[in-house]
Amino acid sequence: MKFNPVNDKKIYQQIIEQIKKMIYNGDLKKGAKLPSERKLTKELNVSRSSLREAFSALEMIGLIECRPGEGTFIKEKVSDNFLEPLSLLFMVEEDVNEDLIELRKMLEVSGVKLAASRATEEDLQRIKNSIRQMEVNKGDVQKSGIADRDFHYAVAMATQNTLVSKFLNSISEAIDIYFANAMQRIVNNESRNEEFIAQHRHIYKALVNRDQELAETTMLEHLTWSKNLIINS
Amino acid sequence: MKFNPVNDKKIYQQIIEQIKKMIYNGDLKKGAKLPSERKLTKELNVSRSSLREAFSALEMIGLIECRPGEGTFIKEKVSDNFLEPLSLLFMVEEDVNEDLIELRKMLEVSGVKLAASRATEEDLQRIKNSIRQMEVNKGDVQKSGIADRDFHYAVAMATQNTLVSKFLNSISEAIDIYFANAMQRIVNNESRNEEFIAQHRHIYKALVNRDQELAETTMLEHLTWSKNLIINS
DNA sequence: TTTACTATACTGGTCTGACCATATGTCCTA
DNA sequence: TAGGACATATGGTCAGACCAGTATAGTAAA
Repeated sequence: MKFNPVNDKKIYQQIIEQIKKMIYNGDLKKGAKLPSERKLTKELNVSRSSLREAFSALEMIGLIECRPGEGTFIKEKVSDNFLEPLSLLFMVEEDVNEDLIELRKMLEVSGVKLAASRATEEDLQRIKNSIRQMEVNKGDVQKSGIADRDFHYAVAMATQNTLVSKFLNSISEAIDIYFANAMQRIVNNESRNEEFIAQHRHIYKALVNRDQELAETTMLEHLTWSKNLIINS
Repeated sequence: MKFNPVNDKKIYQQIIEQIKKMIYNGDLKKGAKLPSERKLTKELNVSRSSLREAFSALEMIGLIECRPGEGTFIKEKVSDNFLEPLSLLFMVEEDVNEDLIELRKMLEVSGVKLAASRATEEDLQRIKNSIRQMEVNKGDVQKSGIADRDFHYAVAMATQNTLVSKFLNSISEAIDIYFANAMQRIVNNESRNEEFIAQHRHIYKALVNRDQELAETTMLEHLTWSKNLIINS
């Protein structure tokens, strides 16, 4: 006897499957306009509610864009924060912390090598500015945090790989959320704060000199140092 | 005169914001049961449709789980394919291809170093088996593809970092989808197929010997070789 | 008292039909 | 021809209904 698998998926998931296939087949390309909701409900033989559940899910992950009065479109450009939903997951996942830090280290250490070979003058300027902000705002948790984020953001951009920088940024964001207290411990201790800034300077110098090896080791040192501060808190 | 920013966000997005905050504040932990939809609609003063749009989006990214007759829960374990929605994005994004390959290279090269130091006997066995499958199925595109995927999957697992392996797998999946033809070009040429298998053997040998440096270089060679095959197609 | 069953309330899944605000296109007028 | 008024189409939101399951409390049987 042979049973056919029962299709127990929710309707909105089935709709997503179909849209997926259409994208895969090339029927839906970037910027394409989808049929109106009312038309689609007839074609798919589903209610508008179910269709809208599918659309809201697809909009959340940044695949489509629903514009009132106009229609629904496949997004022209994937938004910068397309990984933002993931940070939600990191927030509930408690045991993932060390894994998260390790993942960041892997990406950022190899990322900084790319940055060393590809960074533009503009990138370097932005990195330099972020370090300046750290120096000016010694002791200020808030502003030091922002400066640090700027630094790593700029380095990520300097890889000239938008995908890498997006991944990296959303990972960093998740880490920042989780370990907001780490920055406190850095900034509240003067010598620690000095060391913190010095490490960023070293990385910057390596980038300016296009020294991939040095960039790698200095970044590795920095992240290892940071990790210890985070973990032992 | 001062204007307050108009809250133009869609209701389902506002609901997600609220749930986000509750998670951030620790009010919602893993496995927690959310209030029933009917209760929440009253508390949030929204319609059930809007609430369900929010829920379907959250379910899509794997944050919650809606079980008919029971209720809605924060997922206990983040599912293995929590990055699957991302592959959708990769599919529409055409210029991302090279970036994607580079990202994979970064992650997998540093990943294989971890694997070299952490792989269990079981991991090594699985890797060995996948290579055996490549040898047995020379010329078979389908099965060779599966074996290759198994190999890289097993290496990713061997990092003992679930987050890294999940990221890696979803990236590999996206690449496989995009470059299905690459495997064809490898398998259809006998000497290329031999080379392909030999590279995997080298990586395996490095892993068995716990040689991180060698694992890194062999993996780098393998991925660079593969990339050239993909790009020049 | 314990077990087994049943009725009931409750849950998420789905559908229908309505109304709104906005965007677009049309046609008529000045 | 330019401008304005109107009709139409779109997504956003809501209310209410029904269904198929699950959970639970209450009852009957052991």
